[in-house]
Amino acid sequence: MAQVISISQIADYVGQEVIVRGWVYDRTDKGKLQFIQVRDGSGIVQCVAYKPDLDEAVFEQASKLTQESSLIVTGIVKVNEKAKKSVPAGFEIGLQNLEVIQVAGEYPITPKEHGTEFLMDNRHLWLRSLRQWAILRIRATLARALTDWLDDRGYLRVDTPILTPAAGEETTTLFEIDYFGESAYLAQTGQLYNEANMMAFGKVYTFSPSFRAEKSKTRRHLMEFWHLEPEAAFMSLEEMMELEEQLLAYAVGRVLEKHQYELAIIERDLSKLESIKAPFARISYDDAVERLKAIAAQTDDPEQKKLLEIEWGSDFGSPHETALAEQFDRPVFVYHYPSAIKAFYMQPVAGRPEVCRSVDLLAPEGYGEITGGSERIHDPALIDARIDTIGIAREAYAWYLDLRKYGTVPHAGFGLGLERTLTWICGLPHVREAIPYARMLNRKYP
RNA sequence: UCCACAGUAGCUCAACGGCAGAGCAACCGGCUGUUAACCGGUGGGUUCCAGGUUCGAAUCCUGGCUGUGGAGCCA
Repeated sequence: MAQVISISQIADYVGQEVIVRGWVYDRTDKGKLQFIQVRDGSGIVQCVAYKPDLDEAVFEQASKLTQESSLIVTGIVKVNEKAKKSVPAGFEIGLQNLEVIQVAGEYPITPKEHGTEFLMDNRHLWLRSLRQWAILRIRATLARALTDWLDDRGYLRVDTPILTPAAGEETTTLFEIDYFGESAYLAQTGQLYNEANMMAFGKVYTFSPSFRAEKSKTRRHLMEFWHLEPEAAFMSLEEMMELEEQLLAYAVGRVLEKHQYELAIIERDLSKLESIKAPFARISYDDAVERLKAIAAQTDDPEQKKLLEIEWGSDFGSPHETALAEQFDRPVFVYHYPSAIKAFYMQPVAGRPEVCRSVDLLAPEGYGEITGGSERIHDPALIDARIDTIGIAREAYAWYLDLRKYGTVPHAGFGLGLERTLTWICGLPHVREAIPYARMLNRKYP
């Protein structure tokens, strides 16, 4: 009796009769000869139906198959270098029998080109396409690699709430919802809760969606994104940078190791990933501003010159991030940003309170900021004063202030945007392809 | 929120003041090695919406809607 197999394992079954259950990815009809590409989620295999070798009814059924029809095929696995569309390539199945579950109706996503809006409207179907399949498989490995690395180093995953009573950072970017007649907000970060958890468990992280109601319409923004946020007691900014570079180098290495096939499907330049090794460069904000001024001075294009204008004290825009990152072949840390442009809980630099112990990591190739973090203020009086300065509702932060009353310690943490990191690793043109169902300014369907 | 561009067949686009078209998809037929197969045939339109200019508007004008790219802001 033939065995049901996963296409990904097909190499183990050459010469054997097997059963594959899945969907028609593509089909070519040559008259007495048909090529049917069948995918099962793990891969794609070309099934060959030759009329004289088959029961007439089976051949007839095969000739009526449409794109995405569901079916169960039985046949003999063969090696054939002409099976270029198979994933893994080079294997095909000589069709013997066929059970059609459904002949699918006219499928919207044809093998021809489509526009972004159309594909996003059909995202629930687009996921079946080879390129999207490859990207989301890499996403799963990336997420797994990041959490594995932290787990292996004693970081405890402690989940933080998504429904929260107050802002994590600033009030302007919150999704407000009705909570039995009171206001609640979707979490924009798990960070404040991480600080409480860190005091209980030492080294913690949270990995969950974060929500930003920002009216941003760029290739790097999502309203809902997956946020990995480690936080550790007694960790310094310098130790955190080492952690980040090792974490990312490991994750990129895992992707390279497991996904040669997928990276080839998305045509990623592997040399760009192979160079991602610790250590990454570290430059101060002061240095970064000087570098940007120098880059701007050397630029002939007046438009670019204007975009690159910068004064000490301003935050970087994406043209700045891109220009800085272009100077390096791997991500680059920028540390000690002005306190005024960073969150209220960031620790001032000793003797230089106008800058803080913060660090952002900028990805190469113009992919921008993929992590942001800092040492947190641990002095009770200072954090108290900061909460007053920014004028947020003090009662909502009573529990947070408690953390500084009962055994406060120096600590640090950062947040990593999974989709931005994946967009960079995969070399994608837009973050919307890095998440199964992107939530964007103009899109919440499907 | 600002700037730029776009919206025509299921999809990708052409026609740019004078009969609304092509390729793909669908359907019918042909073909034994296809790789976005190929060849022949058939069907398919509220030209985003509302107003205006004109003998005549997909085309020009005004307003709106939707989307795309970029900026700001951020991971």
